[in-house]
Amino acid sequence: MEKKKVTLQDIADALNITRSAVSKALNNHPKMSKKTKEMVANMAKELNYKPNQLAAALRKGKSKLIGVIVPAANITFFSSVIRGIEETVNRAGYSVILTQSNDSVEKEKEIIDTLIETRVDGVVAALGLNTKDFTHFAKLKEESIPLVFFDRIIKNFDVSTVQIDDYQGAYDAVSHLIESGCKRIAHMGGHQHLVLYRNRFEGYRNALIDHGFNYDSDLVFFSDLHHEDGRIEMNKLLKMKSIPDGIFCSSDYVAVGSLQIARENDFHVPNDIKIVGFSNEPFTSFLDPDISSVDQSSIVMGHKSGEIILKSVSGNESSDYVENVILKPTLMLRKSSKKF
Amino acid sequence: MEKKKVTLQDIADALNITRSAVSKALNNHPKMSKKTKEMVANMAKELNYKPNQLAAALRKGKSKLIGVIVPAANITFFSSVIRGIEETVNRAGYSVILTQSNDSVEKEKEIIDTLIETRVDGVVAALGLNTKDFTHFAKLKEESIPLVFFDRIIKNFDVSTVQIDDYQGAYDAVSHLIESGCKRIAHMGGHQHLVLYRNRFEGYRNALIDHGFNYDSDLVFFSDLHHEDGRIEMNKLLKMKSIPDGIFCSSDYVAVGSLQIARENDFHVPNDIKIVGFSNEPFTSFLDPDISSVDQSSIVMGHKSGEIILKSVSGNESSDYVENVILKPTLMLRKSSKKF
DNA sequence: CTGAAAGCGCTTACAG
DNA sequence: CTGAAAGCGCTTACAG
Repeated sequence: MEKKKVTLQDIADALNITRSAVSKALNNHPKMSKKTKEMVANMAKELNYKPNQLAAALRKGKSKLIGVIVPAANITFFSSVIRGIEETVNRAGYSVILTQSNDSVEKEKEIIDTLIETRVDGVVAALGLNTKDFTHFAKLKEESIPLVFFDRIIKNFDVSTVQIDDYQGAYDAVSHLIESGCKRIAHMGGHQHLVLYRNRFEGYRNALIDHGFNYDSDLVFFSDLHHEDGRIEMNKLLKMKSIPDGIFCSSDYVAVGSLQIARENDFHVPNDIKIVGFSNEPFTSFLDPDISSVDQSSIVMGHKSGEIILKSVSGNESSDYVENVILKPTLMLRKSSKKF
Repeated sequence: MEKKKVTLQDIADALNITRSAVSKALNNHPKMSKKTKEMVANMAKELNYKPNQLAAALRKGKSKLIGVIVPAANITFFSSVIRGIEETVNRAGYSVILTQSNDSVEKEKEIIDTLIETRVDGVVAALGLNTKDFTHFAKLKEESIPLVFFDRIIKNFDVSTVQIDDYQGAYDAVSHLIESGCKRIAHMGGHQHLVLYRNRFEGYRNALIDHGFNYDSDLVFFSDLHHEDGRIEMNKLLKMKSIPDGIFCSSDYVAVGSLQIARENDFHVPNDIKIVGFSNEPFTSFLDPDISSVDQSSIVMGHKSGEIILKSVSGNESSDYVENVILKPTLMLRKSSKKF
């Protein structure tokens, strides 16, 4: 059962040539004759040869491995980006090593050490919620390992990034609420040290101001953006003297939380209160009313991140190649924000 | 910028000992003095040494890599299992290589070749929808690479498996519908060559029979279980002379599809028709009415799969260690199946 | 308790 | 067009 692994040497022996010749033939080296290449290819097949990529990686200094770091693999947005990254780099012969930080800075540090030790050729990462500095990411730079950040990005760090235009997405969402007749629009936002949430907040505020409304900080909440946060914040809004007639949420989870509380208190969505979420999670279209949401084309974000990391590791570009991509968001209109 | 990588030799040189001594010290070899170990550890830290796992893997014949194969990483169920697997194997010092088959047998074959070439120590896989034979998985056996199947399982293949008791989950769900007053219960099931869907179907049928109902094949549909399939099948059900008053769905996606069509045709759920889904996707609790569903504890499934693959690769167990785990499903009761 | 030597399976200048 | 030789960075019997 436990067979000896077939190596280059075995093919060489069977063909009475050297293993360097076999290696070159298999790698389609230009200076090898067609005949030898065919001969070698056939014998490799016959012996069921599987090249040991570990050995090749060690020798070449290229592992064909891309490390991916996300806070949690089972959040729809991240799993979609992961899907996109894997699809793209796989097509170029790279494999993905998937890791999860659980939003812990400590875990992020450990992961980065492990990825360095595994000698990944590049890293694609979304920062954890609590990651406020990035000295641990600087290690990758020291080791000349290219890095791409997506979604959660910190400013002033010279690195490739892929994000959507959060400001524009928020601005469009709030403008839409205003056009649908809302006069008093609340915002359920995320923590402001993360650029994307700050941008969404600013899109919200500037849309209000540009349309002649006052910005009222009493209508603004910042949280972890969990489903439960939406319920808590909506309860606060419904207790106000002057209840808002529109809510722009930086997450679909708080959007559904606020929808539920509205319903439980006999407020009609969209007639009494209109709601727009962010991320266009699949479930937003399953709800009744279905929830308008800003699509952030997560799979495209994965593809783009994959493309950039491939460029960075390919050697065609210099090792400190940097590209910053901002994708356009799309507002998906559904019943929850319908004008009556 | 592009610094030379620090190797064992560099530490050895700095300390005037051999690199074998350094290797042993770092690996906590019993026959090394404490003093040397400390000395080496300090110097390793000082020089910022990162062991090259590729080299160690090549030498030891163990890569500390686990391959994971899923049809798509961005399906909630799979991403949760992935999360569980990664958590478990990571704790034991293993990394996960994530791959996606897109339900294509061809792609599965390619992936298996790649995983073998990357010399993963073990593989955890969910079969693609169209995978009806497993000769390509037999390759792993030939290479003595342990394998664990989860969720989608084919019978009569001597391999470790982790699944939930689909029969029981379906039986419980249908019994509950009967107890809630349903007299005519339909089934939206999955393709029957996959054991899990056959088991759910049989749980459905036997629950009917055990409660004194007739099994009526007109009320049973098999499909890919997409959201759209639920809509299509519900439309058929609503056109019947005698419309069912209960539906047991083998997926939450078809459950939500049927809920929507019911609503669009002014049928009340649960008063006119009761619905139970399968998988307990998070969105089932967001809907109105929220949908009862059979929870298949996907993260636990990931943990269990991770534990088994760890046992199989650890060397404590023989390389053909096989364990078959069946997890208990839990019926989550919500409004969609409430007795009035 | 420590060192010298061989080798894991590849690739790649270099020489012919 | 092909071969001989060295080396990627580790670990591990073996010897002392």
